[in-house]
Amino acid sequence: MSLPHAILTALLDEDLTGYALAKQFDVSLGFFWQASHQQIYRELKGLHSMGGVNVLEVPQHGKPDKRVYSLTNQGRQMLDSWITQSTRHRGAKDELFIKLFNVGSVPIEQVTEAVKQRQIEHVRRLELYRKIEARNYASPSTLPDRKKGVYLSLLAGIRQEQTAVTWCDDALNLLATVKP
Amino acid sequence: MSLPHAILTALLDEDLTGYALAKQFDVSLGFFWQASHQQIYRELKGLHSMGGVNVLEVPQHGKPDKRVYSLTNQGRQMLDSWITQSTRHRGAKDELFIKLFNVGSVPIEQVTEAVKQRQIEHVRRLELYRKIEARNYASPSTLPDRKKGVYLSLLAGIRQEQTAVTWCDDALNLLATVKP
DNA sequence: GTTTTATATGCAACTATTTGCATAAAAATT
DNA sequence: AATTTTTATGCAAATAGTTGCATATAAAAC
Repeated sequence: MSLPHAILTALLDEDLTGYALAKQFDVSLGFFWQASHQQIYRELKGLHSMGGVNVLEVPQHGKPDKRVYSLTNQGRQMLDSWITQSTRHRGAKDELFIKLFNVGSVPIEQVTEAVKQRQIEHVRRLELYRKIEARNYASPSTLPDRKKGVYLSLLAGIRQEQTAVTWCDDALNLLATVKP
Repeated sequence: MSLPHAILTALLDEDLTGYALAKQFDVSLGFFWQASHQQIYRELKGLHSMGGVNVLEVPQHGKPDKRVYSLTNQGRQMLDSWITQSTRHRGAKDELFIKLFNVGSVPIEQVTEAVKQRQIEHVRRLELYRKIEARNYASPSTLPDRKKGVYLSLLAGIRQEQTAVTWCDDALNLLATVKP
């Protein structure tokens, strides 16, 4: 039940088309809640029929008409009341740990390889997050209120990735002691 | 596509009923991949028709017959070939961060409350993990190969929770500076 | 000049997951 | 004695998410 609210949240700052929303979801908000463009188009339709968003149809030459969505007062209220509802924490689902539970029963190289691959991902994301931090949040003490939440999300991302990278190192060290 | 493999993994060490599997998933493996009993019963049926598991029907007086599942050689092979496949990392979906993106547009107390609640969860899980660590993994240097992967998973859990608890502290401090 | 990337939308089918319900009895608790 | 928890299984419906396809053009890269 969060995707509609994620979309409404993205519309807080600016009006967007479905396409632009999908782009947004690939960065920023999407670090914590990703969605495909198909999902987004579907939800936008739903939100529109529920009065949470307005549509402005912008005809274009050749290309399909652009549909620019904006937040309504009702949409704002939907966000407000959603925020007060309890946050449910869907436990992380992570295949890698299932694979780790197989250590001792399957060839160890494959598991090691999976951890190495994972570490590369974490390093990459960490670098990206740090770049965003350096560019937009160089002095967190002087942040306007409106940006504090976004900054905290980024901070969470940075620390999670840092923790994961370090863990991968330790995991690789211990896995190196497993006899094949 | 991981639930069947999570089930096969759980059956590596012992034969289990669907009910017992669901229990297992509430601890240990379930820290990283949880599933409802409905899902498990359905998958077990699928795995059986695919030859990955055997069933032993144990009649019981009164209660429904117990169906004890065990891993077949084919099931073992399914695990083996799955391990070599690339691990896909479905990015964490976390409502809390969407809520944080709303800071500045919604009442701040609600967001603070959500972070506090989250911190309690993390503290609780951290305590649980540490208890398991103290009980089963007191001396990680002398661990048999078979247990190293499980230990590493636990270690990942501990560090993730520790990171999260610290982040919650920092987040609450910064959120306290947001004007209502 | 051709290919790729970006813009822009969307349906249909499939897979996965959650929620609500239903049954049934033993064991433990109040 | 009555209630709750644990054991044990499962269907049906709803919600959520993924994958594959389809269309159409402009701009940039090769």
